[in-house]
Amino acid sequence: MNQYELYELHCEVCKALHHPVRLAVLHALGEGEKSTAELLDGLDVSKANLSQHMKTLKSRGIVSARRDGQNVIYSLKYPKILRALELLHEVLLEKLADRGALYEEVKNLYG
Amino acid sequence: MNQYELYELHCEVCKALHHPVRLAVLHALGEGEKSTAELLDGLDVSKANLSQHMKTLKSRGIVSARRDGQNVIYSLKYPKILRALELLHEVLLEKLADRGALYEEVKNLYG
DNA sequence: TAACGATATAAACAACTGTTTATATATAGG
DNA sequence: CCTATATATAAACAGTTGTTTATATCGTTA
Repeated sequence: MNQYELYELHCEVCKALHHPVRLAVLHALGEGEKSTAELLDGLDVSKANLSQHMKTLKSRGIVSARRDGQNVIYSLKYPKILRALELLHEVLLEKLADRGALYEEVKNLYG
Repeated sequence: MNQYELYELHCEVCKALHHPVRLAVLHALGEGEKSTAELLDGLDVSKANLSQHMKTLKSRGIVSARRDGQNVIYSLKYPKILRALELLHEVLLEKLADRGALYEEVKNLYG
């Protein structure tokens, strides 16, 4: 396997993070395993749509699913992914702070 | 700003990670700032294509660019993003290990 | 300032991803 | 076994993203 193929695999993991609904799901699952219904509770999406996103997460091997009676219960397979999300969130906060600082600077220049 | 909008912003950061070429670029910039030519060296992409990817990274505010004579030199704006990538890479390795384990298991069952 | 080398942009097309609607499957309980 | 509820899938369409080719801009050097 060459370096680029490794990045392609790496990218497969990253693609799990590529949609706000999936980020919200991963975050929710950080609190512990949840059923579809419980996940739907905190989200403004249709069942079909959530199901598609869960399929994406399952097929990437990021979450696992088990059936409990009528319900399917999802859980994070690699909690470490949450630490990565935290770091990316910190990056976002730094970015927003920078933008804020820039905004203040511009305001002072022209205000 | 509501929770979902925050995830949308968060996702903007994640989208930077959504392509193997961009992952390779971020990794390369982890070694220090590099010119377009230096980045091209380690990659099998056209100049135009790299330029487009750099535009994506710039517009997301993940890298910064400065001109030095004829060259444009890129650097990571938030090195923390590399720590996130490392974690995601570890997740990938765990995933591959799991798959390997599963493969071994199946092989033992049927072999 | 003309010519060259480095980088960027535009436009067209292809490929991928997400959303929706409708339908299917699975389980529990009567 | 039939129905209701939970979840999943399929197919069609829309929107987004990536790649390529060709052209443009920027900065250096003669």
